[in-house]
Amino acid sequence: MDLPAPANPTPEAAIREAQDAFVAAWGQMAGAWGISRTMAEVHALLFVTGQALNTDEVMERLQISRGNASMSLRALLEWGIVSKAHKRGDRKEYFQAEQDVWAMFRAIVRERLKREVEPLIAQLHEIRDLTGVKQAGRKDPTPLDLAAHNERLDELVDFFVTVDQLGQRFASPQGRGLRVAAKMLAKIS
Amino acid sequence: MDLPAPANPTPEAAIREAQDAFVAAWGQMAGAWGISRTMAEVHALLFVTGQALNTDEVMERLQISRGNASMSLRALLEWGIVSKAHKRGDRKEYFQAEQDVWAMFRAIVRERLKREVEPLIAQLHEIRDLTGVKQAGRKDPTPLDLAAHNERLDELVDFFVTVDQLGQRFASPQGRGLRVAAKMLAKIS
DNA sequence: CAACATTTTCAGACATTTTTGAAACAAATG
DNA sequence: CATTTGTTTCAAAAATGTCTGAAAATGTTG
Repeated sequence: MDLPAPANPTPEAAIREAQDAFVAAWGQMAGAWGISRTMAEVHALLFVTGQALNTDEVMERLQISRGNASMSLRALLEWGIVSKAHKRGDRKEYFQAEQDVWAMFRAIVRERLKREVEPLIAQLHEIRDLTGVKQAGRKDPTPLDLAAHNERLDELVDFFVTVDQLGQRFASPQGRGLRVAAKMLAKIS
Repeated sequence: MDLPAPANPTPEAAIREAQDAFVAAWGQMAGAWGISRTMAEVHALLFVTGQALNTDEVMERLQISRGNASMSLRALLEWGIVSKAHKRGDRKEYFQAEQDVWAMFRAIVRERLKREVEPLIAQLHEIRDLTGVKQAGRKDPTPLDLAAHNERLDELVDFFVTVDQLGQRFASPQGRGLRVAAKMLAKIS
């Protein structure tokens, strides 16, 4: 009979094992960040294989339904971290993940700002306006409670506006230099 | 009969309305970031009122059960963005939210790094080791697939290590200056 | 345009997470 | 130390989120 599981596995087997482990780890992390596990796993698979895969290959490898695979892939396209590819002589659509890690996270930051931070800023502005707009000179003195409430909200808005501006800078196509900047900031002093 | 809802509401009513709106908005955002809605709402309430509230006041105002309030408050304590307070002559425990927005987000960053990013880095290192450790000189040439796989993982690890370092710098107590730095970075050029 | 191949959609099944409520526990009081 | 007051725990219920599978829509080929 064949000897199973050699102590020194073939490189192919080792890669496969590492890929599976990565898919699992990436999927686990998803929950903590408000992303569905499968979507993260599909992304992990495309990223870690570095290849363009079609829907059936994804279904097969991750053991998920066609519907799930289709939805996840389309969502990843919308996030801009996976793109379509075509192989000549094959009618299927193929999908490949952005391979540049920094570009990938720039895309994620861009989307999250657009989907979550900016709508939040808009809401905060509305809420802020419920208790009077900012004014320089006023005649009747603002009650203390109201002043404190407004100050809290103003600070919060200010914070998110700053985050949004910083994020946009980082996420912009010119943001490339920020990779270097980030590494320097992370290291110095 | 009394006339309801005057066109120009009292400041108190306006504040209350704004507080409720803020609690709702903050709670909504929670889902997208992997935090439970109630926990975010409790935090929102403590933050936006600026007061120290006890469990019963939180239950009453948010219409949630005692168990839920207790668990949410304890979780917020663990995140370090809410602290206990005591009022003399009252046996109840009171809770108050960190009021400095930047300090609050530093605490959040610190916790997320510790809970999610650092364990992920550790896992990635393990996965990376499945396909051989980094070595300067080797005799047998690495297969192309293997080399590509290893490079992908190395880049990913590198990214998260950088994020971790940057985050720690931002989150540290000395990180105060970063508020200014962030605002400058967000504005310039 | 008929026949086939592929992708998308979506209602229900399923799974996970969150919340409740009551009992157990702990701490302070008289 | 019995009682009152306050907090935590946890099993079960409710709510929410995810996945499946098959039908509908879309796209392709001869």
